[in-house]
Amino acid sequence: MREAAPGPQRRATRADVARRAGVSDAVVTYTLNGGAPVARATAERVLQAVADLGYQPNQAARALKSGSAHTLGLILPDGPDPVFENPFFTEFANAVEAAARRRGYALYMTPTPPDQTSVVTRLNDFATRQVDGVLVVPGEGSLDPDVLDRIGIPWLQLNTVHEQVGVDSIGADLLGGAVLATEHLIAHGHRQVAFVGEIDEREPRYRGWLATCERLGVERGPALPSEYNRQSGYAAGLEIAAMDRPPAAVFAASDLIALGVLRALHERGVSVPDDVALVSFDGSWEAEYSWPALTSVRQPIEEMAEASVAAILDRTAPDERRHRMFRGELVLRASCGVHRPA
Amino acid sequence: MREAAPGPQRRATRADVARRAGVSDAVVTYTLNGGAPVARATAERVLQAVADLGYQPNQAARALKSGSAHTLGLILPDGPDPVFENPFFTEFANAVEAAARRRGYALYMTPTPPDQTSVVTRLNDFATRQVDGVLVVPGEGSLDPDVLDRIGIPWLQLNTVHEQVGVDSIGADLLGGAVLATEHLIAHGHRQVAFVGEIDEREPRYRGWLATCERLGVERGPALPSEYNRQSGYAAGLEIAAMDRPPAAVFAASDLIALGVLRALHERGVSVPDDVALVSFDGSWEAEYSWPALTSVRQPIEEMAEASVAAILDRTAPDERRHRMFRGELVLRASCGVHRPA
DNA sequence: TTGAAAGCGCTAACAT
DNA sequence: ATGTTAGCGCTTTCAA
Repeated sequence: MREAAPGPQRRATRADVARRAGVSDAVVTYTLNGGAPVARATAERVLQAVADLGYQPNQAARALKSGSAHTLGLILPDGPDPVFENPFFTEFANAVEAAARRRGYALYMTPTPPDQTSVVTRLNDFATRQVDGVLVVPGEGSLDPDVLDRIGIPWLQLNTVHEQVGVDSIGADLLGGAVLATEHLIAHGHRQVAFVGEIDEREPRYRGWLATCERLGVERGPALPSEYNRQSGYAAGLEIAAMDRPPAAVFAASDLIALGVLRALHERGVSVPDDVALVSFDGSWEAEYSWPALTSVRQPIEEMAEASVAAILDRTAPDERRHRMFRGELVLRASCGVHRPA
Repeated sequence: MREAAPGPQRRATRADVARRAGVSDAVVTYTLNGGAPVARATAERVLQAVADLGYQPNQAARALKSGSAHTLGLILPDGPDPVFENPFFTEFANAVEAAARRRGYALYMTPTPPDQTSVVTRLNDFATRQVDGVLVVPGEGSLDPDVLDRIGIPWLQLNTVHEQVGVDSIGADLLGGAVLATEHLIAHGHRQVAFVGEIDEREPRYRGWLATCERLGVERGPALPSEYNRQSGYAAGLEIAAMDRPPAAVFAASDLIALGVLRALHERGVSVPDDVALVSFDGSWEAEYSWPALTSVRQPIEEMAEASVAAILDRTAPDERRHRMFRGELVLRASCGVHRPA
């Protein structure tokens, strides 16, 4: 319990402002939110009263009445690996928060087990709080769009690998990025490029690597399976180091994987980029201060975050929902080897 | 549960539940929130109705009425360096969110310029949203507790370096940690230990290093100034590498600084730990996958996060406000050199 | 251009 | 043990 003793406890309400300005509360709303014309002189009195009282609208009341809390939700996959351990997600979350705030929206950011039930539960909780829209970063499992739609709260999928019809989603051009990375390695003169990541015909980064090797007539190095984390990349790196004839070039499907690979190679005395040239994907902060710094396909995070917020706030009709794809760019650093101009 | 209701547009309200259970809304509140005894049979009918309707209380209404949104706020310093670039903050934020959720609270997490005005503005915004309490991670500037108190929303300071009377705060035992780190370096046999970090008589990490060198009669190596980021640590590392007689042991005041130092030493061909042994502070995720992995004083992040949430939720009287200090532990990895038993 | 008034969904004091 | 009711602070018809 807090006593009203010390500071100016009770916050001014609309009624206080109205009284001080000598108008009704409706007029206060009109001058503050628009919705009806207000005489210039009246508006000035109201604004003055607002300033005098330091009035700030109670958002809870506003949310109750209008159904909007001026808040967005961000659901991140809470798996065995803490999401925030991944600098890519961290950076993305940060950018989303900034984009939301720029538009006057607050953000609930919460790691959630990525299974359908948990996501539905969280979405319902958000609905209960009058959250205006939710950005969902999917984890392993797949979500049934119809079930999520039925909750009645606008949502949009981030970090999308496989687009689906009828689903609003945002994602980087994974395939294009993989092509960029692989081509770059080949431009360095390597005649063989290996891959570390998810090995699946449907995975765009895998496909991009595969297609590029074939297209440019380069030997496809071994494809080593890895989850998107450091530990798994480390294991793959150990395998590479143990090979009789390690591949001279490696494309890793994420920065985290590359960091793990790097660690393993260091431990085994394999030099990057001299023995093995490495290019990764994401272009997150951590990639810049690794040793050597990683050449990586940078996802346009700010741009995607901005687009996410924009898309969720002016949600279109169901039949206009679509996937929005963003092209990444190759950031040249040291891990791919000294860059020699073509 | 593929066959749920065909498009539950309107969410069920308390009135709907009451009607279905054949009671008044008050009884629904009583059985859900307690506050009055309810006959067993009645309660069961209510619960059944709740289940049937999939009723979930509207949190906005609840917030308006009760003044509590069941939400906490977390203010992180938004400086020239993005906060989330610092894995320590990232990890802390993550732990706080988890701790809050465990108690049924949601979290607003928002980077804010750390000056007084910006923080006050943000605190006011939180107040209008009926946020129950705010955790503030201070940046460079100092905040006037009285001004913040006057806003009327409970707050608590995290990541505290200098405790203040009358302020609820949480922080690691920085001095103790520095002692641990320095002692460890000395135990490795080094007769000189350098410091990289904030050079200020009031900074506990600096003081801990200083005091330990003196106490153990070891030569105090050069103290190099650095802000808490990678770039600044990198600059310091370059200086170290350029010295005629580089110090054989270095204590870096944060992981980020150490990562920068590491990068610079790598570039200059100075080996860690062979030429320079390095111990840092924080023990964040990134420190584990650097090369070499960093020996670091790990802050008990989960414990501190848990304590923060607990402290803010059962806020005590002003005269009981206090600082809560948490002891870190030294995590041995590779950067300090091969560990040889005493 | 402005005001009166009816709620939004929930809580809790008071009455029964 | 249960019901009635008066708001919380705001938005929004509908009237004036």
